[in-house]
Order: sequence, then C-alpha cells, then structure tokens
Amino acid sequence: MERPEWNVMVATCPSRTSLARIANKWTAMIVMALDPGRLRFGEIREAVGGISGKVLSETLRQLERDGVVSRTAYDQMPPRVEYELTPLGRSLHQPMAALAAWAQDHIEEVQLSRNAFDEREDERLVG
Amino acid sequence: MERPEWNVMVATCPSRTSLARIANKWTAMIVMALDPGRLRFGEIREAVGGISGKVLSETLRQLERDGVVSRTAYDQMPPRVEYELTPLGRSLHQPMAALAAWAQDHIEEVQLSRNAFDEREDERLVG
DNA sequence: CAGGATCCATTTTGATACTG
DNA sequence: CAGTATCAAAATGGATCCTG
Repeated sequence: MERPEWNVMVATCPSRTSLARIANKWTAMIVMALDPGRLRFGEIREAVGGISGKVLSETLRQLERDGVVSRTAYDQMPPRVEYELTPLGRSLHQPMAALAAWAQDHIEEVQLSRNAFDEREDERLVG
Repeated sequence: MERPEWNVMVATCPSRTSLARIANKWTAMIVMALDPGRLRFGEIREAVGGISGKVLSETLRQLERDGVVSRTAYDQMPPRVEYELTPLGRSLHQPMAALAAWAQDHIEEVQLSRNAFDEREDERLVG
C-alpha cells in the first residue's frame, strides 16, 4: 500500500492536477453549495453568486470527470438535471469549508493589511 | 462582535476576494513551502516545483499585501530577500495542507474516475 | 540573487444567441 | 431549463532580457 514518494510540490506529480482543480474558488463554492444535498443546475447557479452559466457547466463537468459530483439527467421537457456530491466529493467538503471559513473569518485582518500595504506603496511612489 | 450576515457565496462579499486568492494552487504550495520556516526567494522557487520567477514574485507580493507573508530584504549585493509566514499566514497553513493532502490521498481514485469518464465519452462519440 | 519590464501564448471568463 | 456555440475581453503563465 505504498504511496508514491512524491507530492504536490513536485511539478510532475499527478496529484498536482487534482490540486489545481480543487484549489479554485468556483470549485470551492460549488462543493459547498452541494453539501446540503442534490441541486438542480439553476439552483446551484443561484447559490453560487456571480457564476455564469458557462463557467458553471464547465466546472461541473470537470468535477463529474474527477468523480466529485454525480449528474442525473431526467428525460423531460424542459430539461431537469440534478447534481450531487459523490462520497469522494463529500470527503472534499470539509477542507473546502475550512478554506472558505478562513476567508470569512480573517477578511477584516486581510483588508487592514491591504490598506496598510497600499498606503506604504503610495508614499513610496510619491516620495 | 457581529460578523456581516453574508459570506463568500455572495458575489459582492469582500471575503470573496480573499477566497479567490487562497483558493489557488500557487498560494497553497507557497504557504506549505514556508511552513517550516523562513526561506529565501530562490529556496521557495526550488521548493515549489515548476513555478516561474514571475509568478512567484507576483504571488508573494499579493500574499505580502494580504498580510500572509512578511518580506525582509537585506541590503547586500547580490540581493538577499527572505520570506516568512506571518501569524495570519500560519493560521492558513492547516487548511492549505488539508487541501493538498486531499489531492494526494485521493489522486488514484480521481484518476480512475477520469479514465472511466473519458472512456464513456469516447464510446459516446463513436456510437 | 531577486526581481521588474516586456512580449507572447494560453487560459479563463463573460455576454449573447440558439436549441432540444 | 440546461446546456452548447461563438466571439470578445481579461487574466494568467512562461521566456527572455536587464539591473542594482
């Protein structure tokens, strides 16, 4: 049961491709949106503020390919398609939620830092 | 001590900008590289496989702006610049490491899923 | 050595229109 | 409704040259 001795820090490690996909804001938000349960395409779109239909369908497709979400299309008119986290996808939720929580919990500190940095930058340019 | 009632799922929430930065493979790897202790620019570059000088300097600059890393430049020739995680940055390490660990731990499952998906795709195109 | 500047190729994202 | 196709715009990434 040996794992390869390399890791994501190695450019050619296969897991780098997986990290590249999950270390992405859209992926993070879609996984969080689907955590409570299966949703229709349009419902995900409402849940993830600001995402375009194109980006959503493309990202969902990649996540389906990676086995993170499953897709169920009902043969109806108009169409009805539902997405759900797979067991693999559910195992991803906790890390993703932790990342989002960090962003929310530290946004004030980050903003203060940005303001200070930009001020230093300004007076450096002015001299 | 009330937090705003919105969150990263809301497009206009400030924390969205923070999530966008940390939900990024380069950020993840740089934070992990710096976890053991301060490193010089070139050392980070070696630690993070495949990163270019341009991307590294740009990303470090953003992370410095956000207060995640601190930068120390020694007035020498040739230059010597060291980077270190701030306390804020150290608080980010755990979530980042969890994400990287997920990528590594599940890469085989992901790859199997990708292969199966691509095969289904192929036979769908062939018919 | 640590970067900034520049030029380009690639990728990502977004609007819009269209269809089963 | 859930996409796909298309075009344009913007962001990202890489390679190279240059400097203190």
